[in-house]
Amino acid sequence: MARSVLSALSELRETRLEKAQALKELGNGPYALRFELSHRTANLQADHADLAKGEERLLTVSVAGRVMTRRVMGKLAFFTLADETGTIQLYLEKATLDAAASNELASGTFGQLTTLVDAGDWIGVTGVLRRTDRGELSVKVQQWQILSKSLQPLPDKWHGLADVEKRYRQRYLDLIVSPQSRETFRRRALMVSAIRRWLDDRAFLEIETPVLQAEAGGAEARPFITHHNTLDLPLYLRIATELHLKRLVVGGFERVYELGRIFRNEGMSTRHNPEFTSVEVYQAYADYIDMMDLTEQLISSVCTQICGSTRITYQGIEIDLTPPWRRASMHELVQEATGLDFMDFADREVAASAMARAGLEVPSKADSVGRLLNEAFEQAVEVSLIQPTFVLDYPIEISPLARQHRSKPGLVERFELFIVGRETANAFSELIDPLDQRQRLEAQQARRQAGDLEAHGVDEDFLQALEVGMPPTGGLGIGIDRLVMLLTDSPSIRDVIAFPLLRPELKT
RNA sequence: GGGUCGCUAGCUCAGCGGUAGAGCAUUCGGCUUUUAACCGACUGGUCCUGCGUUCGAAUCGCAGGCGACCCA
Repeated sequence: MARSVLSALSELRETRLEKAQALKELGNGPYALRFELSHRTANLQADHADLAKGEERLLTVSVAGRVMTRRVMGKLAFFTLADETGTIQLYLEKATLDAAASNELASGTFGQLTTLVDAGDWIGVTGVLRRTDRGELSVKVQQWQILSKSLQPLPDKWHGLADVEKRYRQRYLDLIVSPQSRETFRRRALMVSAIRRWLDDRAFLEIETPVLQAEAGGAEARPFITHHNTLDLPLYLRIATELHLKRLVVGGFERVYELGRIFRNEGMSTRHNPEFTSVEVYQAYADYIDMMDLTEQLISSVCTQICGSTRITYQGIEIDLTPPWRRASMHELVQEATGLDFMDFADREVAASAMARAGLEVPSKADSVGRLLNEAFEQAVEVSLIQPTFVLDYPIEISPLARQHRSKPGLVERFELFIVGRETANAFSELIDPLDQRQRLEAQQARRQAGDLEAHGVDEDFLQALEVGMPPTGGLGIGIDRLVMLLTDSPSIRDVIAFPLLRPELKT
């Protein structure tokens, strides 16, 4: 192939392939099996902060990582080596390396290092510690070996990856050059672990329930459809874990939870990804008041573990997650914001004209007072709930799995938790009366047949489980991604999902 | 689904109707205290795609693609 028709990228790749071949011919590369390391860079930086400028410490260390930057000047070179914990400078002297290379088969010469090792390559080095005259803690390298050769260039070392699309499509590049992105996913992992530990410590058992289901229930959402070949059966990806976790409560597990992936075939936005992570928790003998207490304790505990405090900043706004959080009914909040008292409205038409007079939109699909109340809430209240707020007592029409309120007709014992105007958790005193549950699901089924694609269907096996007998139970679901956004100060859900769904790129 | 903005070298960007540019990275040369190393030389392009307007289009128009944000 003529050199002139090579693109810059393939030319660079060709060059690196030649270097890889050269390293291979030297007998130790370019893809090593393993490397015995003695330290990680963050530990070295912390443990030797006292080493003075120009001083050496005769401690032999072996570290490994990715070469991030190279500064070569004749017979001396400085590389920056990055491992998962941080970075350390390599102090590379020609005389030292060449002397070691003549004695040790495994080590390369200075010339090989500077001509064959590029930014992006993984190397392992052994040497002693030295703080340079300019004050940078360094490994004065005696031996080095290639661990893995990179054939692709790293993103700009100063500007990093500014192209948002590329950050999502090639997350590995984003992670290499963006410490903030690494920190977000580190925190996410710690949060998931902290949530599991908190629940495990309180005797909740995590039991896995099916992702593939013949009937997708437990939430109002459209499911993804797939197909099982052997059974020749259409199957749905779960839209919630609710109905199976409740079956486990029926089976006698008094405290169960599942933290896992949920799939909803819906639009995408900064707050929605088609697959996301939730944790659902069920506690026998408890009601929604108990679940409010549990939610406060769980989230504030995780926040303290991750952020060191229950007072945090999200996108420049101070958020105080110190319990207790405000608890107010949906009716109260709507009245506060609009002056409308939905308790006064005898039927839909009265409510609709009152809403219209108050300047609110009246969608025709909201066909009852309760649905209009929910509309008014979404239009006038939701975005203003910045500090954590439990919104209590939802209309029965939009809550087919929640128990009827102990004292307020037409409402259920349900709350949603709002933080920064976003729904972050949802909980009920669970509906355990099988006859009531059947009526509610049949009403949903009727809506579905009338064309509401998000309405529930009737899950006969679930109803049969309730007939066997379920104890009074409090249930809770928390959206993990939104909680991670909050505790990592991330504006978009795509910032907290390592590989968010994107439309595939057209390959030409 | 609607609106706004973006897409130019591997990366970050400029150019906005008249020969396609810079910095970094790459390649070559120099350099034993650099850390966005420096100095010198070079290389590198489907200007997202297509159609149109024009003597001439990266630039203007239309359609499409992908993405971001806002709204529903």
